[in-house]
Amino acid sequence: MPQLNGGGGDELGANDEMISFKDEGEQEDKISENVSAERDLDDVKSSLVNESENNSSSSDSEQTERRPQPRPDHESYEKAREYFAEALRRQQDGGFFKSPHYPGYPFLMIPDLSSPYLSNGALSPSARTYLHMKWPLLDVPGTAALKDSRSPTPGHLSNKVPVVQHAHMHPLTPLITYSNEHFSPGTPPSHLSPEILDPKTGIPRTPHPSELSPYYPLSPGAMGQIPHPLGWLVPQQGQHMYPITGGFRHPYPALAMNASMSSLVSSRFSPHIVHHPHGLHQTGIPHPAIVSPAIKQEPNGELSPAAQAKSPGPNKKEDERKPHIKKPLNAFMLYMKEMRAKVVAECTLKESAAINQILGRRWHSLSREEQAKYYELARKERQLHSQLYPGWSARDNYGKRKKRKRDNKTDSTAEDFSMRNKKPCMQYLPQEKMIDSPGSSHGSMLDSPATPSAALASPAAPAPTHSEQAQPLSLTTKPDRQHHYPVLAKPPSSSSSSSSSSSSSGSQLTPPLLSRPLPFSSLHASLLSPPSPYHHSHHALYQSQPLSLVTKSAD
DNA sequence: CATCCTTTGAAGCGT
DNA sequence: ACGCTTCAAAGGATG
Repeated sequence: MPQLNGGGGDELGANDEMISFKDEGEQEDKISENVSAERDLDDVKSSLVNESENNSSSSDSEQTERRPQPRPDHESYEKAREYFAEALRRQQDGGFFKSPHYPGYPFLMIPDLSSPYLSNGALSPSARTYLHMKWPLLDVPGTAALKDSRSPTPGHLSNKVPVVQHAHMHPLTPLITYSNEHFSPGTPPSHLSPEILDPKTGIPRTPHPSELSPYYPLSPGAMGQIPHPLGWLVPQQGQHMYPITGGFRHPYPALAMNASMSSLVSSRFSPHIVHHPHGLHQTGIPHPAIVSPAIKQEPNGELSPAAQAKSPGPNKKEDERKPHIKKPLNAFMLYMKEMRAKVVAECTLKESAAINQILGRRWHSLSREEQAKYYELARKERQLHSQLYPGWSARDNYGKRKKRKRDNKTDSTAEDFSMRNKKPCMQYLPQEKMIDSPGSSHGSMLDSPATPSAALASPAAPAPTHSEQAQPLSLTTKPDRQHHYPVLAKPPSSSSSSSSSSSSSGSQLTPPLLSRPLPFSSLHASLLSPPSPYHHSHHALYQSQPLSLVTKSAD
């Protein structure tokens, strides 16, 4: 498997890990992300965050941390900001990070639930997953925050990061709220109401914390009642759900738990959805994956008859009756959820397609460790999903969507492209690339590292200078999308992939070109490409068509 | 209103 | 085993 260089270690300790992370952070913050984008916003952000961060953050870090908040207009943001600031303050004070400064980004730690190691449920510091938030205001992964890691656990478990967290503070807490979409301070969305209706009876019931899945936003009430933050974490033998937010003390609990807050948490999962599928997991945790029609309708129209559950009426098909259970999110999807807000915040772009391109690039630029976090989370999610819905299979959703993308490949002609794609933004890209660090070739090689520890092995490699940078980016959309992943998934051996990658690769991406013109105007380089691109096999594709703006080329 | 677009990854399905 | 297809999220754009 992927060798993570670091190898090893479980035992490694925190020290190592920390360091490494720290390094990353530093690098990143210096380099990558901020590069230009921030500047614009700098002012803004500085004002925003300024207060909070004063403590230790070094100048460098400041940049990253203070990301300009693009959208000051929202009140919620402001409030959030405040909280955030405070949170930062606390973190620092609390010594959230051992190292004096975490430069650019504070990592959020999430309890690593799944890790086999912790059977007792105690969250060990080491077992946490970090989400790094460069920009506080974004959508924070909710899960992260929460955990209160009071339990002193030995660090033997995973090497992730030994961060010392103080019980009193929840680093993320404040952060969490930020998702504007879902949440607004002061007035929690109705769906967040504390009580969940029992599908059958219709009677509101308050879920026990233990019942909640990370995906579910905790209701304020529930939160308050949570006895121990970690208590619910360990549902069953080792199977943990994602951490929700355990001991939140935030004044606005609702915020804390907001779905969006957690990257991990999928917004789609909402409490009301809860209905117990026949197969409700022993844990009794309703999984967010179930989509309730009321809340969210799938474009396809498949709704979940969850409602039906309540009021069983004559439904067309039995099948439909069943709630539509969505596929568990994969690592990238989790990442997207988490990062999307950030990206959106930084640039004016709103089109998801464009954002996704950016995110795709950023994904590749993530260090292995970082990706590993997501792989791990994804794995857990799948695991949880399978537990919750034992009989479910992806096949169930097959064909439900009406939309079918026709194969793109061929159909689009040059003409199309010309019309649609092309968005400027590219210029920025190249710069970003300059920095990167992945020593290893592809980050994704670790498909899902069996153990977290593995993933973490070594922080990114430092050296940015690679040929990669040199190359111009070119990727628009890949000619053919589908199958790229194999490489990742199966990490050949350690670096075999490098073959492809190294030279070419991936790095060169061109700016994202969408088939349709997106307004990239505001896109910042930083967004696009992060530090170091990992090259994956598919990327190779990109190379093939360097300049093409085209989106799908046909084969 | 429905679908497209776009990304990566997982899983299904077909050969 | 291999390759292709579908779906997952998201939201503006398009038909």
